[in-house]
Amino acid sequence: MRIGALAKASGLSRDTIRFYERRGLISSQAESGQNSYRNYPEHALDTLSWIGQAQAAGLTLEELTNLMADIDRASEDEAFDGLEFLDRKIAEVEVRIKRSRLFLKTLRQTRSALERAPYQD
Amino acid sequence: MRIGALAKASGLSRDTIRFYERRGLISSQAESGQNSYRNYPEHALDTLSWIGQAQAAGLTLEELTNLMADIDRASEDEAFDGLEFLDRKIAEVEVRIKRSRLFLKTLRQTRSALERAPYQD
DNA sequence: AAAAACCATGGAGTATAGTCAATGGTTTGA
DNA sequence: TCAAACCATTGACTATACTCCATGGTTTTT
Repeated sequence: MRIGALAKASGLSRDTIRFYERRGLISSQAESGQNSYRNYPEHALDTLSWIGQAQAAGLTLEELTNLMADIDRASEDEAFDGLEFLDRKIAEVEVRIKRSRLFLKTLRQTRSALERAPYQD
Repeated sequence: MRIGALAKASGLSRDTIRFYERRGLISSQAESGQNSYRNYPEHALDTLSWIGQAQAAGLTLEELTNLMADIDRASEDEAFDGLEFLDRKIAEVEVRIKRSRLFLKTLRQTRSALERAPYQD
């Protein structure tokens, strides 16, 4: 899959994809032939979607890079302890979701207040 | 309440609070006397906490400014329709929470996979 | 085979949200 | 009273995450 197709499928721009690749978040192999076109495997789409979820959850790209490295290392390496970092991130995301829900609640209350009494005098 | 106390109570820096004030997100009245110290009402703390929730939910400060303006206008102004914007934000936050939860789920699955099989050979 | 569409790299530019430093005035407490 | 602690403003600086542009090569389409 070339970058244009991946961009279209993911809804991201080519520049963003290249940017992610420079940051090590996704990878491509060079196309066979003498061009220098990137070629992405199908699962790159899942990775991009996962990155999107991570960003919605408030992780920075750097944190995500570390997380991915930890996960990779843990599955190759024996006895690698990436659990601490993972636990910390889990806790942070939980907090963020809680806060978001509080905010959402306020938003909904505001909405019904506005809706119910737009002409109170 | 002076800025130092508010900073301490909110966990934000003075600079951040002044920055928010410049952006119109909170306001203070000048202290009586001839100094130029800011004086914040008690509810400034709630406002700051709300801003934090909004940020956790992914809103930018500009969106937050608009939202606040809409809410104010709607309660003063008769017949002001800020509902559209509000509805859009509600929908966006809902999506973001959903994505965050998906991410969290993956994180938890990863965690138990790492935990369960660190020495699989 | 020529045009249109696509791809690459490198580097500059943008937006958001702070953060810091310099300089100087005001309060407070020992 | 006088040093420490606090406050103000201005403006520069930083980090993150893109985004755009220039230039030039490759593929695809007509």
